[in-house]
Formats: sequence, C-alpha cells, structure tokens
Amino acid sequence: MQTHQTINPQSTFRALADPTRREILLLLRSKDLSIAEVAGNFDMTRAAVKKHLRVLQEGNLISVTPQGRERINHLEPAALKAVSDWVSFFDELWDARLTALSSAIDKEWNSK
Amino acid sequence: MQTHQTINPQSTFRALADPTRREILLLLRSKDLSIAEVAGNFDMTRAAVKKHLRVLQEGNLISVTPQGRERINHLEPAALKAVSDWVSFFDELWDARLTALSSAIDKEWNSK
DNA sequence: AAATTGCAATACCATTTGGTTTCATAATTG
DNA sequence: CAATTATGAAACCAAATGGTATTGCAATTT
Repeated sequence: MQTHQTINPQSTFRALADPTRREILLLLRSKDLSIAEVAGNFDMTRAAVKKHLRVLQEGNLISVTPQGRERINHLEPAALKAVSDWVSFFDELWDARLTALSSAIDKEWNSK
Repeated sequence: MQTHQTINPQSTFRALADPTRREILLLLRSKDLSIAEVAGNFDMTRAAVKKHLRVLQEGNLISVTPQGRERINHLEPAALKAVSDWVSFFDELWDARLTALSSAIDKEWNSK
C-alpha cells in the first residue's frame, strides 16, 4: 500500500497553474528525464527549468532520484488524484447540465 | 445552447491555484451569491474577494449577472471539464499503478 | 590529472499576485 | 430628497513568481 502524502492539494494546484510545468508533466509521461533533458525541450535556461521541477516536486507530481551526477525526474501521477477528487465535488452539478443538455456536442468538441 | 469559450485551460488552472478561489467555488455549489454574500464568508475585504471573483470569471468558472445593484455570481462547472480532460491525459499511467495493486481483476480486463 | 559535464545555490531583476484603503457611482429605502 | 447599500475603480504595497547570470562543486571522460 502506498503512503499518503498530500492531504491538502494546495501545492499540487499551485504547481499545475503554470503552463511550462504542465508541459513538463506531459513530457514525463513517456519517460523519465534528467534536468538537462527536460530543459532541452524549452526556450529557457536550465536554472529556470530546475525551479519548475522543484515546484512540481513540492506538489508531489514528480519524484527526483540522483543517479550519478544526474537527477532523474519521474512522473508521479498519483498526486493528480487530489485534483481529480476535488473536481469531482462538482460532478453532480455539471452532470445535471451536460447530460441533459448535449452529450453529443460534447463528444464532438472533445475530439479537439 | 452554450457558447464554447475556453480552448486553452490556462486561465482555469490559474484560477484554481488559489485556496480562497477554490473555497468560493465550493460555496457557489449550493446557491448563487452576491459579492457581499461571498465576502461574508471570508476574513478579507470585499474588494479582495471581488478580485478573486474576477479571476474566477476569467477562468470561466463563474458567470456574473447584474440584478439591481447586486452582481449575482453563479457557478459554471463546465469549465472544470477542461481540467478533468487534462488530468485524464494521465489516467493510463496511474492505472498502471492500480493494476499492480490488483492484478487479478486486471487480467480479466487485459484480455480485451 | 585535467577537462568537461550536470547540477546546486545564490544574487538579482521585472512582473504578477493578493491584499489594503479610498473615493465614486448606481440602486434602494426611509 | 436624503441616507444607505452594493458595487466599481484606482492607487498603493509587500511578497511571491518566473526568469536571468554567475559561481562552485561533484561526477565523468579523456
């Protein structure tokens, strides 16, 4: 069984508020990356990316493992459960609207 | 029929990053509230609460309707769909964890 | 051993954020 | 009409945020 770190989702919501950080999380879906590797995907200094990684770590969205002189950043999707849980406080409300209103249109738009 | 405002979820994520604003959304689940009514629930000035309401409006999380000299704030839970959709990009990954916890059930499904 | 590489830490900067106070205005009430 | 009420708007402020550049150190490579 997993330990349960985050009772309060503030640090996670805060981490998700920045588009660069959300992009980093998407990158880490496919594989773990060192700081330099993550930074290679952005038009900013490695130091700036490292700060973002720190915020993501504080939000429990990634874990960081030293490996030689590198720091391997690993996605921790479990933290997103806090977000998912919070959003679900509103499920009943929007169900009442959307299901009644237009699930068909919804599907169209979801295909993005 | 609803108009489709937000393609990009940045303003919504940004709005959710503040605990006061998340609290306001929870308040608005049960009923629409004027600015003063919302402010009555917090230990800060009405002006500060009004700023939060503006950010929530920019994130399409609430709508504001003038009614006499009041501004009625109404929850718009549909905006949370953008968040829900984004989080779902990671569903498969954290499924991979749950799978490890309950391989029996999983094997049945994997036979699909 | 020397050079290079990956990262940490710090100082610094401009902008944003979250709050305040004050003043003005529109709607309601006595 | 006068007083009150609900809000809007603006100026202001401290702290946080998102970025930079620089310096130093530990690990790797040659």
